[in-house]
Amino acid sequence: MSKTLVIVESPAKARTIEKYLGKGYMVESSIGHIRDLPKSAADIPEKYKGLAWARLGLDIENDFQPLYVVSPEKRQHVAKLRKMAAEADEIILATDDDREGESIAWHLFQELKPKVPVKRMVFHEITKEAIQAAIASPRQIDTNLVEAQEARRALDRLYGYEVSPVLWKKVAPKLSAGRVQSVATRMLVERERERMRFVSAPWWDLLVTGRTADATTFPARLTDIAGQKLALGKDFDPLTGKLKPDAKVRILSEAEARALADGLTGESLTVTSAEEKPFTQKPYPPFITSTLQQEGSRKLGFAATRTMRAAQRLYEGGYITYMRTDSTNLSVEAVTAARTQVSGMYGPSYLSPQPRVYSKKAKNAQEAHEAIRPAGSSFRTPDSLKAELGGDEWRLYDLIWKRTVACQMADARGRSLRVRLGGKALDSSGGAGEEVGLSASGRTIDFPGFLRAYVEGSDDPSAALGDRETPLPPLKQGERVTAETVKPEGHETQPPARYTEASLVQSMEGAGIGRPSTYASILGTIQDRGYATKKGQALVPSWTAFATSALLEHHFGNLVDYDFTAKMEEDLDDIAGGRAKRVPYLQRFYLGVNGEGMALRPLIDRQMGEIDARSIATIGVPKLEGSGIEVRVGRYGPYMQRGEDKANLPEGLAPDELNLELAEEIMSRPSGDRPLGVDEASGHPVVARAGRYGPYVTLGAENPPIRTASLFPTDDLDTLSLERALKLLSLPRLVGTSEGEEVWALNGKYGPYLKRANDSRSLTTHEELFTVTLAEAEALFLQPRFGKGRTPTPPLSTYKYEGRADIILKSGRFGPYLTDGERNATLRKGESEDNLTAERALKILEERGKEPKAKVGKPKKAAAKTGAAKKAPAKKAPARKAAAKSPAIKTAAKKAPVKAPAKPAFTWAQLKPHLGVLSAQEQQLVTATRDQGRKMDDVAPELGLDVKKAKGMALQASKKLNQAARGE
DNA sequence: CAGTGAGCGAGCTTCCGCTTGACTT
Repeated sequence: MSKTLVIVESPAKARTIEKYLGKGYMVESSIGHIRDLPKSAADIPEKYKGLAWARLGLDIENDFQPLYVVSPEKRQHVAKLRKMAAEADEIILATDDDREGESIAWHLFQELKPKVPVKRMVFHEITKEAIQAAIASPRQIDTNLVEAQEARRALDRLYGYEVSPVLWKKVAPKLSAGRVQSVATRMLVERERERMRFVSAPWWDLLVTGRTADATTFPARLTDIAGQKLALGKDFDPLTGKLKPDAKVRILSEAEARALADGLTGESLTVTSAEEKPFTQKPYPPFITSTLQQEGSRKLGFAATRTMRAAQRLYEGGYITYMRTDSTNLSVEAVTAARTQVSGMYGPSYLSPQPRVYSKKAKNAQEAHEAIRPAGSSFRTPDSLKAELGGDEWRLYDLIWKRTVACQMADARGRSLRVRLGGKALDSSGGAGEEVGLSASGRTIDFPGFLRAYVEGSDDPSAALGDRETPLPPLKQGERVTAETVKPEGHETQPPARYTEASLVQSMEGAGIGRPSTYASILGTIQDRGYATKKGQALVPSWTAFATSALLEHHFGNLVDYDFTAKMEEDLDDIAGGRAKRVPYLQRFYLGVNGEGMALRPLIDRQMGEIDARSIATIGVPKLEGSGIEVRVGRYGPYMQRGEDKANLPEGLAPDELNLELAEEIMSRPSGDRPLGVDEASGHPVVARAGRYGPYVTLGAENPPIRTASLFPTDDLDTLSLERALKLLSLPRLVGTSEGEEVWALNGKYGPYLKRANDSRSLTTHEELFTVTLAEAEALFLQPRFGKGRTPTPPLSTYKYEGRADIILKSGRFGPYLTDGERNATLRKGESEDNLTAERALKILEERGKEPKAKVGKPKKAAAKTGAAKKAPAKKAPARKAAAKSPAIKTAAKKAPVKAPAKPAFTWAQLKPHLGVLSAQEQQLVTATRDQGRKMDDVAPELGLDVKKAKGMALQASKKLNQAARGE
């Protein structure tokens, strides 16, 4: 019997359609994309390693030829598919009917290299009819569509992998930029900027309780005084808190409001107009991914990932249709099922007369699937599933069921009533005062229709239905009522609300950026990179997000334009339609053609010189303007600076919460210093502080202090006494004079040491700083520099050659490396001493060997210090690649705050016995992270530490531990 | 983000879209 292999994208889908296809068909899934551009160096095949373009995975000079690799986690699965393909007589590629689906089909074709006929088939609904129809009308792979996908993929790679490094150099390492995330981040930042500029304004109005002749009461609100409209929130300028210039309105002060309220209480009002209008309301369209996430958030309080996780389980269990979709379309099967259920459960009068069709496309929708709905040709009611579904899943299913059913229900019908009233308030002397106008509105629902099943944003439709009604007595024009009570109410204008996950997804969808499958992960990326944190439901952008966004807006404005993706989609449509080609499109984007197009690469090259990292790191805060206080993001987090004064911004402070008053207060805070007392000898204060390089003490109130001293590893910042502090501050100690030079004992970066002229020797313990005698010191200086058994880095292996210098394998800070004295090369994964031969060592060194960095070109202080001690390189580094790369490496190397110990790393078991050398806090930190394996982000707050500080402290601690373990 | 001497070589970070396990506690 002949066998046909059908490949779809999702395993759950494979299971379902296998049932519909029956014998003769094997159905398997690709589990999404099977190949992609290499993500990092580890993914690059040996053959391409070292090529300049391999990092991008796109051979720029060769028509942007992509380098595709099977992702490591997919290798096994692809092997399985290949095996199945070999056993089949025919293959049908039934991936989704959109750009990505077409591409997956093409990649499958490329990778499986089938020797049997291959067809392409598509279906948009997983129903028996749809699948059989699809089988009956196969087609071929649409290569134009595949080209469009490749263009999309290449553009995203070029954008992400070329712009991110700009951020590493100019803002902070490990940041990222991308077509979607950078625009989403910009949205957050712009909203926060509005909030930061926002100036609130107070305004008052009156809430009147009217009473009719038959004693029914209703609420009404003051709208105008003496024929002039009363100012409302919308009449104020959010930037100044003052009335907008064109607003011809009257502002009521609190005093006026109170006086007016007194004058109006008990007075008679006349109904000047009463208007009743019927209204109808249509049900909302069925769920798509974005609206499901929004309602999951609003009604269930789920984060986007939680909604998607529950939806995934429902889908896999066969309870709902596919959950990553941008189409509101329902299959005939679904419409029938919904209508049957409406008639049965609510009665025929609740059914919409005609089946409703929702076809409005979301921007850039690809519509490869149905809307999200209960699965099958008859929906299972939520009640019937209570026993078999988990909590989250059931609640989400209930939501999906209601929304789907509601969309085939009748419109809600009702009447809205708008009433205007007029009257006169008495003035303070009891005479006739100003004329006032009021208005009241009501809403009555005559027939709830779909609202019976589903009210948007509410968890309980029947309760919410009540909220939607605001009854008003049937008032007639000319009727007189009494202002029974009059209450002055004060209001303040409110800044625009922050985005939530749900509203950001909504805005992203509106701008056409991101796809149903990526909304949740983009939210994750923005938070993982530190661009935003969640505060309740709100997404609060970080100061880093401000710096990043400012850089992109000022220097790469077109890339973060809200229309960038929309324009890209148009171009991709042209490619898909055969009206344009991928290569010229990418050339315009990346290289520029005749001065046209984005020309990203030349733009980056230009901007790298233009962008001033310091000014990018400085964030404009409108409310601090003129104060001299600047906010900056530094390597250790955000801080404020005014002249020499600096202060960290507290973690968790939202940008819009920083005002002048708070800024001044933070600047004047003692920043957690602990005064220990006064040095009686000098009269100067002694303060214990926690610094970047660990705990230390200072003498003197000046900035900088008269003297500073690090605590010893055995000292604890919290219990340090004044006496001990003074002892520490007594360092460095003059030990004596030897060979005509002074011998000093100092506590340095690498621990305690002795210094005589230009020579130095390490001491074994810190306490020796106080006890070492001149004789002991002289004995030490007689020994060679690094003491016995501490010869620097003995060679692990030596490889000998004829006619060339030996190559030796050494163990270094970054692991084993090869060197011949001229060039060095670090070993990579899979290369080790065991499998190295002389031949291979030579090859590695020739391919990757680099001349050690010269310190000459180094900027500023480092160069001055080392002076001419290091030999200058004869020539500039050779390859163009190396030249382009070196500035980055230099910056990174210069910035690396901590030098790791040279010796091979100890295991935790070896380090643990030395915990005693750490302070109590360091011990807690290290034990929690290394012993209990907990995350720094969780542990730091518990210890009352800033995460970044804690990381610094952990590094310091680990240095001390290693030092102790080595017996130093 | 204080201030201090040595040895001693980087390589990686990053994008957007498709899709699920595989691990452990």
